[in-house]
Amino acid sequence: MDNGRYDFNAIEKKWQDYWLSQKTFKAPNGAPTADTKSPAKPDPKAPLHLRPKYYVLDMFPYPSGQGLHVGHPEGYTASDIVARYKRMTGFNVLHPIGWDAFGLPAEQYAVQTGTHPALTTQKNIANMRRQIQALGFSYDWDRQVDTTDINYYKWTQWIFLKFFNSWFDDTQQKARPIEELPIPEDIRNRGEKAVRQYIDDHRLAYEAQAPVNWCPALGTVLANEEVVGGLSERGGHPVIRKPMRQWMLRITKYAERLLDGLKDLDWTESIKKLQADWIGKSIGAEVDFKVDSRDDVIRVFTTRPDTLFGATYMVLAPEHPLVDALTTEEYKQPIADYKEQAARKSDLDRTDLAKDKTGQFTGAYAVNPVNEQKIPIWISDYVLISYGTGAIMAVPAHDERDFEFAARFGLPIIPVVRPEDETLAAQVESARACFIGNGTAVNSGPFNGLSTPQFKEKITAWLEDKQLGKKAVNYKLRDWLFSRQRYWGEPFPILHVEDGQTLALSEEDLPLGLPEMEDYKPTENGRPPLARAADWVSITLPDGRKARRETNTMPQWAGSCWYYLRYMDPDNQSAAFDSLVEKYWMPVDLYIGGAEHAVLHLLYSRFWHKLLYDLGYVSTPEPFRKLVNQGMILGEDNQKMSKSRGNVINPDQVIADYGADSMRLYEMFMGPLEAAKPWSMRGVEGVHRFLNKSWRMIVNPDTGALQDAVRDAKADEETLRILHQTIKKVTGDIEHFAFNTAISQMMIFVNHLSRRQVRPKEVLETYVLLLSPFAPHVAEELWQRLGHPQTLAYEPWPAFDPMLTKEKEIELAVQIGGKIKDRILVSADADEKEIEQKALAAPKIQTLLNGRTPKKIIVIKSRLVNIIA
RNA sequence: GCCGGAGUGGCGGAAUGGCAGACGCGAAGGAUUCAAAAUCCUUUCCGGUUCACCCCGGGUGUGGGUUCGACUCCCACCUCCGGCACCA
Repeated sequence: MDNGRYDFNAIEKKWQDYWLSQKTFKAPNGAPTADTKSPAKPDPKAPLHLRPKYYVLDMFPYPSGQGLHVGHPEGYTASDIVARYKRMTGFNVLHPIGWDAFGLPAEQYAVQTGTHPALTTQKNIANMRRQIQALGFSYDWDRQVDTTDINYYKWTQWIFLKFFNSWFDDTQQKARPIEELPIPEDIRNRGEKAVRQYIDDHRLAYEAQAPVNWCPALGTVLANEEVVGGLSERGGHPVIRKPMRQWMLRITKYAERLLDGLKDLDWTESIKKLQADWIGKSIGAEVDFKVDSRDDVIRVFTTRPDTLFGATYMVLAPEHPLVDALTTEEYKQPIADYKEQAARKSDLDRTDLAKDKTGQFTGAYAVNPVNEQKIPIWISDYVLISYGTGAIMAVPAHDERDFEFAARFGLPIIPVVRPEDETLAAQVESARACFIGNGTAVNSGPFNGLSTPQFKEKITAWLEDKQLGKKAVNYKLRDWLFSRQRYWGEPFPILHVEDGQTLALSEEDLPLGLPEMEDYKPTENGRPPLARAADWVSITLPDGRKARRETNTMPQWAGSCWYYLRYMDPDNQSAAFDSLVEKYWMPVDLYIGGAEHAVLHLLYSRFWHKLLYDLGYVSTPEPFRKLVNQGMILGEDNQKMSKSRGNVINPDQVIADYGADSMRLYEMFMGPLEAAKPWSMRGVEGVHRFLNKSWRMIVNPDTGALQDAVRDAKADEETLRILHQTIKKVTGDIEHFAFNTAISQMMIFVNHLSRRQVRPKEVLETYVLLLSPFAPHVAEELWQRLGHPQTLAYEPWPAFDPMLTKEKEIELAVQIGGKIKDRILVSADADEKEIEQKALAAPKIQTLLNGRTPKKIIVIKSRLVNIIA
């Protein structure tokens, strides 16, 4: 910085060093008092720990070898602007960052090279931290968390133990410690083993032998959420169904609360809907169908009990437990063949809608409870064992899938709902069309004539009365498959004792660290890599029994489910976080991240949070009050950035060429935060020119001293007005995340003041404060050159005077019949009468009206006048 | 197929019932310069008349509607992007 030009590289280095060494953004923990939880008025002069809190959270990144891409700084800049703004308005701001550092790439690299994943991970973290620090975000670096740090995952394991040692009380709708689980008398009478089994069956973390999504290419199982169209979300490899012993988390118990909790969240409706659809609540009835000439009963779930009279056959999932018992001798072989075929099918095959429906008759019949009709029982893979009861009543006239199936196998179609539309009604009547909407009941005995909703209510009551069925609710949400066959993840604090008992480590035994390994591949017989660590796996208990450690590890989601809690108290050795500290900081006031986590991470986090809430560890029922999703940044060719397209923008290069402030400012100026938008290097140059102009407005580029125009002078009226308009606009736009228009307004301000030969120092200082959340480095430097030795990070945010934002005289458009014909100048406080008279007196209006009297005159103050002739 | 979101100059976008195109990019012309870069000034939705000032008409994916007035609200359709996909 030898001369006065805008030397962004030197300025940015200087202030980044200053912020780090001064710990400018260190946020002290406060106490949860009335003042800090619901402040009457934040005080920008109060000591930080006595101020009201504001928690701004970024979705922490996976430290990949590729480093940062331009998408990261978008969300991070937006949250940083809010964090800096909130600090200046008097809040104690918690703004942390960390590393979601377990994950497959480091492990795959380890398999290939033998390098320990921890080494790769730490190297990548160091690089990404350098990149993130080069952008000047106001993180409190003393609060960094790293999910692979044993001091962190100790507590991830601790939370897992909470799941393991809890059950869900359906009547109270909350989790409770497993010790409080009531054991039924008959179970207790059957002995200790039965009791143990009963307890294990109620834990919120449990083991199950279940068909899972196995991905041979990745060598691991995947959660339902990680399988997209039968392919793995990561890499797009085929996924097959395979029965395996796996750890599950009982998220389904929380379905209702996860759905209900969405109501009060300040999230976009589209994200809430995505989660609600994923939870997939449907209300209907369970109905029992007796099997003809047998004692068995098949229970089905239906959302349309009003169509019971139209049920002409039943379908069971091939895996349904009654299938073998029901099947008549004659059909044993074809049923066995069909089951075999269905079991072999991959998810991709099973969900392929294009294919024809398949199925097989069992030879057995059921009795329709409403009319005693005998209907055939089939099996088909279009009925899923994992939803509802694994069996359906088929109503081909009013369900498209049943209609298709009936058509293919020549099963009868009986219409029982008559649609409003006559043409459609005729088609439904003659079984040529399927109608799934609401209508009027027909062919339904005593219920004929009822509307669909009325019928539903009546028949449900009728079924309950006759004890043939009852109202029921089902969810699409499935339990969360929580184990992976990998090395680089949190080990489960679980022991399998030789006598078959599953034992959890006690809290005092945590953390359970990962063993050192030489070979990170799965074993030859397909067991997880940890099975190779013989010394680690085998253990003798104090009572002499031998046991084996669980060799699966937790999925990557585990660490990210609760990291926002650890930030509050990252160095706590005796607890995951202190309870008072939690009460001070929670909930997260603003959470910014990509929409790709709409279902997975956000649903899992909410689930964990609710468990911790039930057990009394956290004080809020929901973790994230407001959620904002940044849009994707596309390449200059308007395509998704990818190496193969060669359109990837490297943030390091942009920072080197234009500076971090320009990078930040450009990413905010591109367009609305939530929108997808293409990169433009010309655009970066544009905002860079603006920063340069801001610099030259204040600093003489030849001497480095302040410009001669910078004086201790009173601002003229116009300058004052534009300044106050700018304060108003920038403040409001930050509150509404409209950063692009805030920047436009600052450009208007600079365009105005740069032309002035007198630039009052006070006005410039206010401007620098407004600019500072967006371009903090140059703002700090200008602030210093304007004579302030301290950082501006805690300066009070400028206030505007509404009176000063108003123009004295306004130009109004005068329309005739909605078309602009002339303009008039009126004073800002002119009343309607006055405006009307002025408008009518305007010369062109006079000519056009030509003496006619207007029918109506509409005056919109400060906007326009519309004359209806 | 179903559910979201979006369609505005050459480009990114602004305006959520009241003067369409703020701000930026690009382009054109001019000033400065020996020259260039940088900077500054002017013009820049389309068409017509014509740029000396003007003036006239059209215009926000398409077609209809509501309204004194529609980019904005309603109906139908088209296109693009994202999500879900046999959940009974």
